Amino acid sequence: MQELPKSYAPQEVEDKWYQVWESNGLFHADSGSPKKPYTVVIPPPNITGILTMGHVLNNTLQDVFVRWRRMQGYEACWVPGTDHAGIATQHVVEKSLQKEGIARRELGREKFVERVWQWRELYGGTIIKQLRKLGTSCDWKRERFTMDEGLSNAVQEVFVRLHEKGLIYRGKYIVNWCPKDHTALSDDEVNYSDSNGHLWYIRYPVEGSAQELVVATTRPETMLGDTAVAVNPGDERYKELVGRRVRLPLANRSIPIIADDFVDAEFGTGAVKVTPAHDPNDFQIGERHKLEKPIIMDTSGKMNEQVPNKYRGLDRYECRKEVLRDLEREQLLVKTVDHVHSVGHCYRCDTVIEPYLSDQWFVKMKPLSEKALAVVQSGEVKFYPERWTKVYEHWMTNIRDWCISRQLWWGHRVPAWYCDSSEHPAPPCREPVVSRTRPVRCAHCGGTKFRQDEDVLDTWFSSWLWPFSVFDWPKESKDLEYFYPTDTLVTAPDIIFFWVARMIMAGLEFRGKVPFHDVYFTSIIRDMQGRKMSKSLGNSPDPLDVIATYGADALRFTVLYLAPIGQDVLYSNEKCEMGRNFANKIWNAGRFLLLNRDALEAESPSAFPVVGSAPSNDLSDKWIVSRFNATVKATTESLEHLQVNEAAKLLYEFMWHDFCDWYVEFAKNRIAETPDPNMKKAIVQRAIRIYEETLKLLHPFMPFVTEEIWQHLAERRPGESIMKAPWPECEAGQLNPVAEKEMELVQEIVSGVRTIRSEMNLPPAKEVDAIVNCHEEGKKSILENNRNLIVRLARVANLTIGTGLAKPGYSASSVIQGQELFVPLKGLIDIDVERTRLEKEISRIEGQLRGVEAKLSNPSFADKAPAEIVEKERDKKQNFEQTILKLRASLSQVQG
RNA sequence: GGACGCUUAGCUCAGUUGGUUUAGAGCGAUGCCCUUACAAGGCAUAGGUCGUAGGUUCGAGCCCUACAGCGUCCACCA
Repeated sequence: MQELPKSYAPQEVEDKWYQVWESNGLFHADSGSPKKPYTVVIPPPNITGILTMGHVLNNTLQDVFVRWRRMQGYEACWVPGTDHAGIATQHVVEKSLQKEGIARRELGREKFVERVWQWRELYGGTIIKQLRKLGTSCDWKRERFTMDEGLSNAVQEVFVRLHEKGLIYRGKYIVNWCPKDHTALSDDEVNYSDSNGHLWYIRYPVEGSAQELVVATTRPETMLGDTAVAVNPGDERYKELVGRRVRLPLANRSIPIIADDFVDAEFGTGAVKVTPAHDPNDFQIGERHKLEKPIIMDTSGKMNEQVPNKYRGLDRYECRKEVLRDLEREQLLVKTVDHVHSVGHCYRCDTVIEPYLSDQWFVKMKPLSEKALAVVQSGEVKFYPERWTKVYEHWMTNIRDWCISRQLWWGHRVPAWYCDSSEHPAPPCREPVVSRTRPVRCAHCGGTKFRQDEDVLDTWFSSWLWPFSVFDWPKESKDLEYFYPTDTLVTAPDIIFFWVARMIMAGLEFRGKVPFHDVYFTSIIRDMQGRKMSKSLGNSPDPLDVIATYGADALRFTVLYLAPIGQDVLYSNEKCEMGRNFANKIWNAGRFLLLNRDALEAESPSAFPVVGSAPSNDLSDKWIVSRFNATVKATTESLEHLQVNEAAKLLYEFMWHDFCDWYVEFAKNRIAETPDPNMKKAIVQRAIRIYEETLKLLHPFMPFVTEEIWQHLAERRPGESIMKAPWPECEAGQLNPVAEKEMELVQEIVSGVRTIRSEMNLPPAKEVDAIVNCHEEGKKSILENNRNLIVRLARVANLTIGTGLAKPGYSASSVIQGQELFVPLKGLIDIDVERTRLEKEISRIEGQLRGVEAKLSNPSFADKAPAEIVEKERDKKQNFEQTILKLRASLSQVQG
């Protein structure tokens, strides 16, 4: 066998294995399988997206779950795909067209949408390609896109069904309007931020008197759309004005003074101008008081024909200036004060949103939300971490109707048609006809000309169907039956309302079953200063660079190790050194074992023995088998509780510190000590067995390096992969607390000698003698049985183990588990150093002794604490006392 | 204004239902080693009154209360 390189080179193996996996169909799941399914649907990334650290964490977690379950024997299916991302994509394509000097509106709808599809062909798969670099084991044959024919059918079907049930309606509502993107935004798509504005106090003269009413506003231009002034009904100042009218300045209209509870008498002047078409609260007031709702701006935020001539065509901010100038001229502006208030911005383009009255499509949410709330409260759908359930509950109980129409061109077009027969402009024909297909004949007028609704649907209106639409719903397919409901959803907590809640509602409404059982909310990855990663800050590392530098496994392992459920993670590329070093450690352990096996193979012709899962009689074997089984148990349990970082830590600890630091070192010694080549082979073979099993445990975390070495460990059939190796199971019978305890003593003695050597400044190569004076027969025989291990690992020339042994002169000493360790160092010992060392040790243990004594002398401790605990404390006390005695004795005869 | 979270070693963080003597890890620091798997490594050492103040308990990093600092989400802002 050819020798492995000295260090692991991920670049040379990653692409190779990914291709093998994919071309052998190892990612593919089949609904005809007799196995139990395990299903995950990817949160579909936007086609405009590129891979970020957030995706890395999210998708690596999914891959861990999927690879683990696959190894456990499930028919594991991970459905990948992308989201058409309405506004985001339209923006990107619009921008690229701008570079060619083409405007979207000039191009026209049909041509533009064509161009978007072309763009998607070229660039829409970027993030999918990048995901492969990470090693994700997605079932690529099932890749879906939210605008695929099948998924579009699902969207249309859902729209029609909800409309038939009366859950979709068309209404005039105040929506968040982006004057730049020309679209309505859902409440969640608006970002509010504080901004420094002003509060302007404006005089409104009361009709038929010299009185005036002063109102305060942050948006004076909207006064042109005022249809009332409102005061609090309990406000004494204005009591007799209610019911009278004011003259609206500039517009020169007469509007009423009304009383409404919404008004806060404390704020401003206690009198509010009411602009029902341009403020959500004013809209509510307008509804209550049956006010006119004149719209005074066009869709670009420019003043329209509803305002006096001189303002028409002005942008809302230019108009504000004009209005203020005019008010000032007419001496109607009382004062201007600075005022900080929060202003909504478009989440795409950051333009200040305009509350705008318009015709939109809505989904009634209340009927859908009740069941969806119940399944989370009952635990049928579990959130990790659990605290998000509260956030969910709050939102679901205060849910508002969902505005689903968007004034875009890229997306699923609303399946509603309007009769467009010009000869029959009768009112009933204005009502939209919602239908799966274009209507043929108008039921009212018999006309045959129809015009489809111009709007498209919110992107989330396709995403909320994702867990079943990817399995061809509304067709009742075998796949749908087998793979739905899915099992684990891994997503970010900031889309809990956008997506998670709505998927639960859709799953229950259209499938009668929850869409998934566990929801894992990922951490947010931040930079080392705790800032969110963003393009504008330039603090988001490119995962592909990281993979090129450190390797995909290193990146995966590091991110998993750093991210407990639901905590933010401060990340920098350098942290990947940890993962890289670990991959290299795994690599080199394998390299060592293979070098030894090859050497033994060359040395003697006999075959290697077959070893089972049981250990030999050797303590180190019993110990590592016990530790291995404990690790299998703990790792599996951690994964079952979705504690991936805990699992990663357990494996890191076992592989590095138990297996490499101790077991391999023991094995070296045992190989050297054993003359019989067959025994040597058995030792190596046992080590390889444990190593191979550990590789399986590591595979979901670090798929590439584990596959590469696994392939070297034995002759594999073509297409055979560690991916399909069975997940190790804990053999409870191999857990061996006695062996672990015994090994602990051996390890502590070895460390004891090393500590003395180090503190006495002796180079590791310098051999020393050691004497262990035992006070317990059991411990003596353990040490006797393992003297070779101690001799080798502690680099001891002559090891004496016995009872009643005297401390030689000029020796360093320590007490380990009640046994005395002496290291004679005549001519090498620094008496002062040794004395200080012992004194320090004594005072440390004296401190502990005092703690235990304080506990025991407390009468209520003995009374109330369980007997078992009290007994433990007594033992501790005794051990401390004896250790101190022994150390004192050593101290008094440092020089002999 | 409402809800939730965080505060543990120089840095980044574990610590899963309160009870092993000494509160752990990684990075960093210090000392000795290129000991034929790995210097991306080995061995050892130093470093913490667990945010502050109370309380519950025989016993608190963990439970309760208040406070401080940081952060997230929601609502409102004429």
